[in-house]
Amino acid sequence: MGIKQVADYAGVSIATVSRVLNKSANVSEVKRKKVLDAVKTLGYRPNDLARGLRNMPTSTIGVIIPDITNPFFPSVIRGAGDILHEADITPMIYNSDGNIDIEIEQIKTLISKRVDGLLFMHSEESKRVIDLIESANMPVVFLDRVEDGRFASVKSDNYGGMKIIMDYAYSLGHRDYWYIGGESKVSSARERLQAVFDFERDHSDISIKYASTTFSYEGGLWAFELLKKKFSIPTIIICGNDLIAFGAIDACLKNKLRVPYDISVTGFDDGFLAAHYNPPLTTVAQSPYDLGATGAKLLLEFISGKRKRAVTRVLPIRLIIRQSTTQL
Amino acid sequence: MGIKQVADYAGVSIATVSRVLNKSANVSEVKRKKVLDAVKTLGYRPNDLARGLRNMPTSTIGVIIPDITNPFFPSVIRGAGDILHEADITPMIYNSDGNIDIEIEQIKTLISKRVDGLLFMHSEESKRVIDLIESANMPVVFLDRVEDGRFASVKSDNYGGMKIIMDYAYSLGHRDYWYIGGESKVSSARERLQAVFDFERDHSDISIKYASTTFSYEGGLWAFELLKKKFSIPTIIICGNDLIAFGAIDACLKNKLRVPYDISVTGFDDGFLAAHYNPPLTTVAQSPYDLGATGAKLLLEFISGKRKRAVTRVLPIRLIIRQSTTQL
DNA sequence: CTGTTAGCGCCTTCAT
DNA sequence: ATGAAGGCGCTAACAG
Repeated sequence: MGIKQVADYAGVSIATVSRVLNKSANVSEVKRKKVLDAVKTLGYRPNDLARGLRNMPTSTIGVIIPDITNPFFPSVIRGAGDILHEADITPMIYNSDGNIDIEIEQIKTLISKRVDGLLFMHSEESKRVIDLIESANMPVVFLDRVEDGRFASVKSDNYGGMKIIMDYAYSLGHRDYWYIGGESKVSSARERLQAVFDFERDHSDISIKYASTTFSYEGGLWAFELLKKKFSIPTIIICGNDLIAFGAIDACLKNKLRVPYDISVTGFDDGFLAAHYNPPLTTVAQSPYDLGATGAKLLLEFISGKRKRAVTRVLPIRLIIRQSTTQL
Repeated sequence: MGIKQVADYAGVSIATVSRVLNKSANVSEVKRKKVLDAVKTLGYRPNDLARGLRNMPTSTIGVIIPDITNPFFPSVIRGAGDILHEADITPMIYNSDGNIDIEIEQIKTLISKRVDGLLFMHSEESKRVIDLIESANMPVVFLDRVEDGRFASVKSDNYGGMKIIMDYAYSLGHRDYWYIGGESKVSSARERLQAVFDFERDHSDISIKYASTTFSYEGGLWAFELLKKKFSIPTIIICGNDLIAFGAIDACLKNKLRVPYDISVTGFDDGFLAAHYNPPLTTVAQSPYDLGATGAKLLLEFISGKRKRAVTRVLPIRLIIRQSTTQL
């Protein structure tokens, strides 16, 4: 059931139907009405696939994230989704689990579906994915994890955020730190880590022990036990994100360490849970919603051709002081 | 750049290319190799849109949920996504915000995109959406909110879950209840409410005051204040889901009521937060992941034609006792 | 085993 | 203002 049937029913040519549907040219009011009537009574819906065939935009974009189940991402998706919705564009969301082979499969699928663009929270730098994207000539904006200057990207001020946390911890009197970061193949993890390194370099009176893990609750649990085997318990644990911090907090509890009386813990993200965890988490707030929305806006500019050159947008963050940290 | 170029480059006909790509017929090993080579060096990707044009499956389905930002849904999406991924099907996810007009818009879009099916967590019963779905002849399975016997659906045992909670509260000695439920246009909310009604009917020694709100943190906050204005504080607040319970707990705190010493609170869902809230929440565990996965499997059966008749699957739940409730 | 050909539904010149 | 016709990339039916 297509434009042909509508044309027959309305007693006009398919070209006329197309014209009224797309308002692409003037059509006499009489025929316009007939067509609209036919559309309604026949319950006709245009076939986007046929449109897309003619090298038109498909009004779809791909979104690749590690895992929708991680509470950081739904807000990113929502932020992007709200902007895309206004532009009548449908996102296709893929979970890569941070696996680059899966990402590549997904990008190939996306190319086959001829999406108009890609919002990409990628797992690691890789020439393979870059080549793939470039060969498909597909507009991309990287989210949260910056690839390099050649591509557009949006990220939070990871470096600045971690610096603020470290300064705050120092001001509380802490000198003995553990740092549990995310996997260093992720650029946001690297930036946060760099801030800690720089802080260590600039302060001769402190000690920091490092561990890196996945950005997950289990990661926090695991890293705590790892560090405990090798080092003495610090006065504060700085974590690469909230999830790790939750894991660290629970690991502390299991080890009979009360947070914050015996030990302080900090996070990074300020998701919904942070304010309600036990204890409420001192952390740094970034806005995943804005991350997604800003990324989507940028992508739309590329798709429409309004923008050609790559840019990097850095979103501000702010310190949120709660009860998981205390003065020493 | 399409199958034609590949054919030219490989020195064969387009039909041969199609055949090797789809393994739809035997092709001599020599030509097969040539084609595969051409595909690789040209970086060719098949155009799914052209495939879909020929009334083939598009390998996409629609998923409509209220709001990805609500922590219950990401797991549903993930469960469905994992199953769909195995079948090489891409979900297109839409947030309806529980607004039926938006849902209808989204279904229309989905029809235009010729998706193979729909996973639908709808906001309310409506003839308009039913007609739309039937006119498009699109396989649907309803998630969590059951439409009626004509359609396939998957849901948790809402009635049984709420009954278990009520029984437990009663066994703790509670006789004075508030019930804060979700909006009754949602069938899962109605089922839970019905369990409470039946419980009230079967116990002459109890008192229950009712309020209904959205399934949200703010809803819990708001409903508490509403009930407080009209009734005295109960010994326990039964909530329609975890989010409402969190709101209720925080409302209690604002009113200088300590949970569970002064008042008990229960939830429904057992999301990640439930175990870590302050205090940890007594609730009923359902598995959103299984909900999504079961729904996706069912939908796949309909799409493949293996199943024709509608079914309703009810997923088991279980009581999780934590520290937000106490013996009276 | 392989090539040719007819559409799938739509938009877009090109005539009229 | 309108209609006829070509072609987007692909699959399947038909012919060899």
